[in-house]
Amino acid sequence: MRPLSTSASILVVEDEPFIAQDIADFLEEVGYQVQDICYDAAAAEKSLKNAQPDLCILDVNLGKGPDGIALAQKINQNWQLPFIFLTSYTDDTTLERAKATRPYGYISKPINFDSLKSTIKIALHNFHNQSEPKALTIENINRALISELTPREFELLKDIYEGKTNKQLTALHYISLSTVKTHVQRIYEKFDCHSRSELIAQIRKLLTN
Amino acid sequence: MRPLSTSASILVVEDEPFIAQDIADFLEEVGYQVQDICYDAAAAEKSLKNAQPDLCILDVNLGKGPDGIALAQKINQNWQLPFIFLTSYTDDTTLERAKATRPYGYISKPINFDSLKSTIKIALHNFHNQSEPKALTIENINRALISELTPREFELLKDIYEGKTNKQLTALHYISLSTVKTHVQRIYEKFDCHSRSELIAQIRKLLTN
DNA sequence: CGGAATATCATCCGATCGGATGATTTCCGG
DNA sequence: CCGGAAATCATCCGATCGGATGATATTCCG
Repeated sequence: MRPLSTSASILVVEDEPFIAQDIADFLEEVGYQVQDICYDAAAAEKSLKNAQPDLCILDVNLGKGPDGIALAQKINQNWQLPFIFLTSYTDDTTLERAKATRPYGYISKPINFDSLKSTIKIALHNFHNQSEPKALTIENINRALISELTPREFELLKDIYEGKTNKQLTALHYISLSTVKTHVQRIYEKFDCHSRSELIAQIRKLLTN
Repeated sequence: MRPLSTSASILVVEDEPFIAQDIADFLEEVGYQVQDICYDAAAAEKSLKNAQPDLCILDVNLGKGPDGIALAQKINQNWQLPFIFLTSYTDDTTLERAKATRPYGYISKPINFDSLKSTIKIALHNFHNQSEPKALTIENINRALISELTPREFELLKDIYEGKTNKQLTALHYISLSTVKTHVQRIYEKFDCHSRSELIAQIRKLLTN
């Protein structure tokens, strides 16, 4: 995890050197680090294998070789990075291909640098705040607890999270109501909570934040 | 090719009538339906209450009254619609406020209509393919219920989902325990469930699947 | 071996919840 | 003006939960 104090690093992929330099200059001017400038997809892939930026700016048309959309597909396959497309012409078939890669933005030339700046900022924000819920695993839970759950307690926890009552837990786990209650109490202690619904809300927060 | 009858409908919120008409004309030219044109946030909210478009284009600066970002916050609270910001000036504090609303795009004036078209297309696509959990809105809940929740019931539901007890609800909503229990029972009936945790699990499933 | 951790079961009690029933007030639309 | 929907409050009861305390069995590690 990159420290927050450092500015985001950006990879620029643009086959026209003058435009690439323009973009790079602008990015540094507004406080971003230009990780690398690449003039074709192959070079970009090599650069990405070496080090991953926080965001990529991809020209759709890259002269010979794979285009920016093909590169975007590779990015989605191999890394999880937000990217923004740049393009000079906007035909519908290209756009169809582009949107399948779920880009964070699409800017048509001539470049409006204000739009570019805003789009980058929003892309980085939305990317970092995308809250794909974590899976309910004992690791993900215990990471957040001072006193960790035992495996058995976690088994019960999963069903509690699904809304099961104590009585249902006895049937699902072939144990007596007393045992269920003892486990549930231990769980409450470890979560520092006092009701099922509070527990469930806490778990949800652990998994979604 | 998608028939015109099912093309996406778009709400345009822009205080400058000439620009608003320009945008609307362009949208219709490229095959979108313009649901409505509003010149201020209040009118937009009224229009949204009446019918929800598939996407909103919001000018950030809307003259007097709430600005486009405030309107976006309302949209996030009450509906789940993708929106794109338009703006003439791009200062950092505005951008900070804007990005907190998680917009699907941000376009600076002068408007590059190619960028606008692409951004709309990608926004609609990313929105429909989002696997992210839906927001807990009364619309998202009632869509799944045979007998719909009343506004008041939904208010209580939100807190129940956060793990609150009946007693806590009395304090949070300034009503007696009896009233809380009556509402809660109605909610249980409508969800066809019999405990808080079951209710919470059901809500979660509604929002995440 | 022996202790620590874990899992199991039991009893007791007060708090809270779930459910049924009934009542009043307010507000809105036909 | 009237009827229905919504919101409010009340009482009663059994079921379940939350919590405390204590006990036994098993397993695993030092």
